[in-house]
Amino acid sequence: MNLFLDIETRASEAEGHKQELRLWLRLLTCSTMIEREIRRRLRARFEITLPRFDLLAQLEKAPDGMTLGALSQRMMVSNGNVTGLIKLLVDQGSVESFSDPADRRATYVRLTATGHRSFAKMAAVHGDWIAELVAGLDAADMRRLMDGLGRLKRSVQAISQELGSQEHE
Amino acid sequence: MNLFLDIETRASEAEGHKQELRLWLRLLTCSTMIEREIRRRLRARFEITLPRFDLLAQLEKAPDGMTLGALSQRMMVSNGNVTGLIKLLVDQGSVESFSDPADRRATYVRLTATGHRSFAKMAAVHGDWIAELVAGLDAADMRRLMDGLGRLKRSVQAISQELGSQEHE
DNA sequence: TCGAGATATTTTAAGCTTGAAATATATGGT
DNA sequence: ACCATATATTTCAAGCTTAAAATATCTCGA
Repeated sequence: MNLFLDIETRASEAEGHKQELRLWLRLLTCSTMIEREIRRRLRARFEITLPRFDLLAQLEKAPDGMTLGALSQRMMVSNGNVTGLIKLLVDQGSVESFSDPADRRATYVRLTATGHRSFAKMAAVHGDWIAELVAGLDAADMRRLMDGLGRLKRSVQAISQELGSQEHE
Repeated sequence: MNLFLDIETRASEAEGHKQELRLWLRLLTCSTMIEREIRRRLRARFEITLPRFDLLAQLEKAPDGMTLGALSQRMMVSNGNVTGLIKLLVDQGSVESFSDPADRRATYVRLTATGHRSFAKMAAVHGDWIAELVAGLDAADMRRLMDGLGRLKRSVQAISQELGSQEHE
C-alpha cells in the first residue's frame, strides 16, 4: 500500500502536477477573457479605465470613506498604485480626500456626489455586461463555481498568509 | 405568469445581477491572489518576471517555433507587447528568431538550448508552487472546478467572438 | 502585371503596476 | 519628554500593457 502510494506520488511529481496546472491555466484564461472584454467596453462606452472603475466600485461600498491603505488592500494592489489613481480621480472630480485630525498620517477618500452619480450609471451597465458574459451558466452551475472558487480562495489564502507571516519572524 | 416573470426579471435587473457579479469578483480574487504569489516567487527564486515566464512556457510547447502573431494570440496579449518581450528575451539569450523565406512578413521564434534548459528548471518548481496553492482542493473539487470553468469559458467566448465578428461587418 | 485589400509586425504615446526607498506621523515603554 | 519602532503614504525607476497608426509584405483577381 505504501509502495503503491509512493509510485503514484512519484508519477504525479514527474508529470509536474498536470491537473493542478490545467486548472490554474483555465482559471487564468477565464478571468483574462472577461477582464479584456470589460476593459474594452468600459473604454468604448464610458471612456474610463478598468483600474479607475474598480477604485470607484470600492469607494461606493464605503459611503463614509476609507483610508488609502484600506483601499489598496481591498483592491489587492500596491500603495503607490492607489496614490496615483486617486490623484487622477480627484483631479477629475469624482473623488475627494479628507484627513483625520487625530491621525495625520492617514488620508481618507470618498466619492463626490458627481462621482457617485456617474459610477451608479456605469455600475448598472457593468452588471448587465457581466450577466451577459456568464449567461451560459445556469443557477446550479453558478452555485457550484462559487463553491469551488471559495474552496480555492481559502486554499490559496492559507499558503499566502503562512508565507506572508514568515516575513515577520 | 407573464406578470410574475416580468416582476422577477425587473427585480433581478434592479439588483444589478448580484450573483453574477459575485461570481466574477470571486473568480478575479482567486486569479489575482495566485498570480501575485507566483509573480513574487518567480522574482525571488529565479529573477524572472511573470510575462517572460509565460512567454517561455508558450514557446516550450512549440519546439519548431511559432510566429509572433500566434504567440500573442496564445498569450492573449497585444502584438506590440510580444514584440517587446521577445526583444528582451533574445538579448538575454533564451529565445532566437528566424524567418520563413516564403513569407518575409512573419517572424518565427523558438527557445534556444539555454532557454530550454533554464525554463525546464523553473517549470518544475512552478508546477510544485501551483500544486501547493491548490492543495486545499481534492480531486473531485478540481474536476468540478474544471467543468464549471470550462462552461464559463465557452459562455464568454460565445459573447466575445460574436462581438469581435461584428467589428468586421 | 497592377493594385486593392489582407496579413504580420513594429512603433508610439499613454497609462498601469510593482518593490523598494524615502518621508511623515504616531505610539508605548522608560 | 525621548526614542525606538510601527504605521501610512509618497516617490521613484523599471517594466508591462494597450490601442492605434505606421510599415512591410503578400495574395489574388481583372
